[in-house]
Order: sequence, then C-alpha cells, then structure tokens
Amino acid sequence: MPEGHTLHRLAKQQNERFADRPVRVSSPQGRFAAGARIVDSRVLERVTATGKHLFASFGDALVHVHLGLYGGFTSGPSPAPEPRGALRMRWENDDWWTDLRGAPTCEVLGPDEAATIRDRLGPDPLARRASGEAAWARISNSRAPIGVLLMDQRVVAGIGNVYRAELLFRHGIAPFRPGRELSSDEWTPLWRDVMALMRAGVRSGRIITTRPEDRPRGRVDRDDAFYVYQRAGLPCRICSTPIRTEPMADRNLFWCPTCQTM
DNA sequence: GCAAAATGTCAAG
DNA sequence: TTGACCTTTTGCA
Repeated sequence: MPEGHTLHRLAKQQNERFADRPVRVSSPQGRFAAGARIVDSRVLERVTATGKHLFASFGDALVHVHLGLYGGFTSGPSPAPEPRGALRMRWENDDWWTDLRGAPTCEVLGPDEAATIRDRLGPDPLARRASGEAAWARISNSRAPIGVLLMDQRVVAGIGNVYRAELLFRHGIAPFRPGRELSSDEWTPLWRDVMALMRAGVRSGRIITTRPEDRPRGRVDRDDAFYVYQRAGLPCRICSTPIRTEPMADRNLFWCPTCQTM
C-alpha cells in the first residue's frame, strides 16, 4: 500500500517495462473507458512519480493516478490474465501487463493540469536534488503539531501515516509539538532520515524503520519492521512503555509517550 | 457471512 | 468539519 516510496518504485518498474513503445490501454470495468480511448496504442514516453502522484506521459496527454488508501497495481509477464473484478485500467504490450484497481483517481490530464497538481506539493524526499528547506520554512513558522505538518502534502510530498509515526519516534519528537518549536538541529537530521528511509523503501518495496540493533536478527517480518506503527498497547522496543494511539490529521497516530518528548 | 480497517484526498456545506 | 469514495483483507461470529 502506498506512501511515496511505492509510487517511485512503480514509476521505475513501469518505465522499464512500458516506456518508449506503444501500450494498449483499456478499462474493463468501464470507469476509465473514455480516458483509455484517448491514449490507447500511443507511445508511452515516461512515467514520473511526484509525492504520491503518478504521471504517465503520452505526448500531450498524461494519465494521472493516485492510489488513495487502497488502490494498487498488479503486474506480470504476458499473457495477461482474464480481467476479473473491478479492473479500472490495464496496460499491455507484447511482453508485460499491469492492472490498476481501487484508485480514487485515474484520469487523463493536459500538461498544465499536471503542473498545477505538482505545484501544490512540497518537496519530495525522493526527488533528485531534493531539499528540505521549503518544508522547514513552513514548519518553523507553523503552530500546527508536527504530526499534522508531516502528513500535509504541501509541506512534504510522499510521507504517509507509517513514515510520520516512525520518523517522529526515531527522532524522539512528540507528535503534538508545534512545528515552530522544533529546532533546525532537529529538522536537519529528520530530513536526512526521511530521504534515507524512503530510498530504502523504494529499493525493498516495503517500509522498515527499525534499526538492526532494535530487532531480531535475520529476515524482518512484519512484527519487527516498526517501532510504533500499529503497535498500540505493546511495549516500546526501547523503554517498554506501552505504545499509545489516538487520531491525528484523521489517521491513527502511534507514539511512545516516554521516548518522544515535548 | 458481514463489519471494520487499511500506508489518502477532496468537495460540499 | 464532515462525508464520500475507491477495493481488498482481516477478524470475528
């Protein structure tokens, strides 16, 4: 499921498999039928991820996909399986297929409309030459809690509920602290960390935030991947205090009340 | 077999 | 601020 690393990984894979040649685009479910007709059989130039948005350019028409909470792509080598369920969009060439389901957004845009969406976003830690300065400018001037600011795509593009909780834990910062009460000595390592964690996420295809010394050796199973996310009531890996949860910015926030300070 | 939850966002009021 | 929306998986009976 999708935070920024998922979309960048998808862009990379789709470029490898589909870019620079024609793609058959269809919408077996029908909801994207009109859009599919516009780009069907055209050459796919490039797939780009910005934050949690995916843009596939076919000349002056771009397919814009946002996976929301539960959208997802599946894919594999040809031949494609018989369409099943609510299959919003399918891409096929002679070698590969990929299917999109569940996405709230799958639409054809012009270049200006795509630019408008990108312009609304804060810096993407996975972008080339990413800089956290614009994000820091907003955070250091805001009295909103840092746990809200990190989820705001205008502040940083690509962070979701898992990275939010885990980053704040890794830096010992209570989610309730107003942005303006962070010091730049806290922000600088946090920004460096989000770039590194998300890059690792792109590489492995999953989010792992525990340091090797804080988890059992060997393969990382789901129970050992996080410090706080979805661990409400379980003992903190560092101090054994029960992990707390409560909604913040409409999502369930998780934190350790001992390790994360105001 | 059904309800609830899940790594998200936007429009309506 | 609230509700709508998209689909699959999980947990409980």
